[in-house]
Amino acid sequence: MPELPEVEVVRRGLERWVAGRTVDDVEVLHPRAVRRHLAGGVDFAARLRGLRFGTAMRRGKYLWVPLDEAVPSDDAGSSLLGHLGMSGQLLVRPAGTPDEKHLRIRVRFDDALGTELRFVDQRTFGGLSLHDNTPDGLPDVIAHIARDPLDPAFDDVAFHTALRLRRTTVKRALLDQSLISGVGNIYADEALWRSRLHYERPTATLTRPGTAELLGHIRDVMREALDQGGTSFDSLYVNVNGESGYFDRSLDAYGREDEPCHRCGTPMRRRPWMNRSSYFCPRCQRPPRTG
DNA sequence: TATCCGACCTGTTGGC
DNA sequence: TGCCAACAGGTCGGAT
Repeated sequence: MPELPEVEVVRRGLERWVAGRTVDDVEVLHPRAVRRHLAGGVDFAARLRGLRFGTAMRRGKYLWVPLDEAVPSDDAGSSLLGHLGMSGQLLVRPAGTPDEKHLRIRVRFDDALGTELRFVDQRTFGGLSLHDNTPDGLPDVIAHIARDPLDPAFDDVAFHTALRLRRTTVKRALLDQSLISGVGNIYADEALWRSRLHYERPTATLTRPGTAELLGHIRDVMREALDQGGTSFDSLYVNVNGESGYFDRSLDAYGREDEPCHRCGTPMRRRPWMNRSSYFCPRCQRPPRTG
């Protein structure tokens, strides 16, 4: 499941293997893969032809590649924006390699490197689209996405203040991409377990040291996953394994229902939560008092 | 305005 | 064996 560390591995792959290359041709094989490009697949392909890829950027789980126009203009330019959703992969493959079963978009380049960029996505929650940039160089449709905790400009104090003002619970807040980006269900559960916080803890009750500790654990778990995701990278494979990350072996909470807590040995529990699951230790992560 | 929650999508798994 | 329901979960937009 691509979360921030996996997306960062993909970004590094794009930076290395497609930056500076010019698009020759684009095939859109599934309309849902370009649904966020409101003008449709034909327009998407036509607009991309002839543009040169810049250096891939990332915020949270969004990736984008700034596009160099043939005729430079005064505005902030445009970008190819991508989101991997739950099962998306961006692959750099030798042209002629048999198509993947769930190949959705193919981008050919006008050089002699012999490779093409493929967007493969089983569940089609992800997609690619073209957007104008804000003056900050961000695709306009993701201007509302908060910085992620690995961004040097992430403001810990402002995050704590925002949490205190919210009338919600801590896991909901962690998954709210306008507060903090890049955290998904897996790393939220991991960071909460490390922080000994129950997922339904009201954000208004978090202390400043408590928020600092939580942020520290989020960063630790992401960096550890990034270190392991990075090891799988090779020249033609620009993604991680979407089905079972290498970080699986290191998980303390996610997916460990009925298994002993790595801290106290109490069987871990799973609770349905927001159409998904929350995993926690009933002893280390006490539910908040109600009433 | 802030918050909540269902829909979207498809392959896998488990129960009957 | 075959069928069906449940499950996985990031994001959006409608509902409250």
